[in-house]
Amino acid sequence: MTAPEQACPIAPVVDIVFSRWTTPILWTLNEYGTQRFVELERRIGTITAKVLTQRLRQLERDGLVVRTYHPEVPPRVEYEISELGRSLAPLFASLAEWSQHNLAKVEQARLRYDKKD
Amino acid sequence: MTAPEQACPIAPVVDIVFSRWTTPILWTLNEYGTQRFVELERRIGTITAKVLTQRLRQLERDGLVVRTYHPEVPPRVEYEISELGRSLAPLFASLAEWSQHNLAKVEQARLRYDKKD
DNA sequence: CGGTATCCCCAGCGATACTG
DNA sequence: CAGTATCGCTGGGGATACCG
Repeated sequence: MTAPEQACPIAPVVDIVFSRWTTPILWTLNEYGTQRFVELERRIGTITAKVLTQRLRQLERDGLVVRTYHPEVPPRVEYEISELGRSLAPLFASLAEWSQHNLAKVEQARLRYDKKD
Repeated sequence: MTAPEQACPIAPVVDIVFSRWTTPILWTLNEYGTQRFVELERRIGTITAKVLTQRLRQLERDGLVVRTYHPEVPPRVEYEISELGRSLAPLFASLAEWSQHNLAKVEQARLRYDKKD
């Protein structure tokens, strides 16, 4: 990372919360509750096991996700969103709302931009 | 892009608003108002001209930034945040607030995670 | 099941040089 | 000033195979 952290107070949090795949993971955990590895894998759909593992580890390290290992046979691992992770929910809701109101405008802007020139 | 758009309603907006360098650019334009290319370049600090151009074009296309070309000698180009771009301000403010309250917790979680094991 | 290990590939960025 | 053009590289992600 070459750090866009220069003139932007929210750069660190963007790195933590909005890096690749983290939003789908957090959203899914927040929406459907505690889930096993394969459930997450299936719900998110296009993610590979390797990358899902990497992102889950990162989220666990950052305290946004709690991983619980049950030493059974076969082994069972459960992931749930933490209190800290849940504190992002209103923010995600705001984003969803902005999306609902303004995504069409972005689409229109793109059409306008692509038409001319 | 392989699209994390599967199970996450906010994935599209994340792509538009939180892709690399877009937050520093939008933040700077929102904070310091209309600026020329070099001003942005200097304020953001570590970004290269090529990448700054790419991101500005993208933001212009998405309707978040307005580019005005003044055909003078030497040429003058001014960038300002659009109405649509400005509508993100409260969201950015919420992020800044979350940051202020919880970034330390993330840091602590990391220390805990790195200590054990 | 819930991963890790390995190889490979290419989009994206940096560096440099050039232009209207 | 405000870019574009070209080159070179690197690291993050995909595919595949394997393991406790």
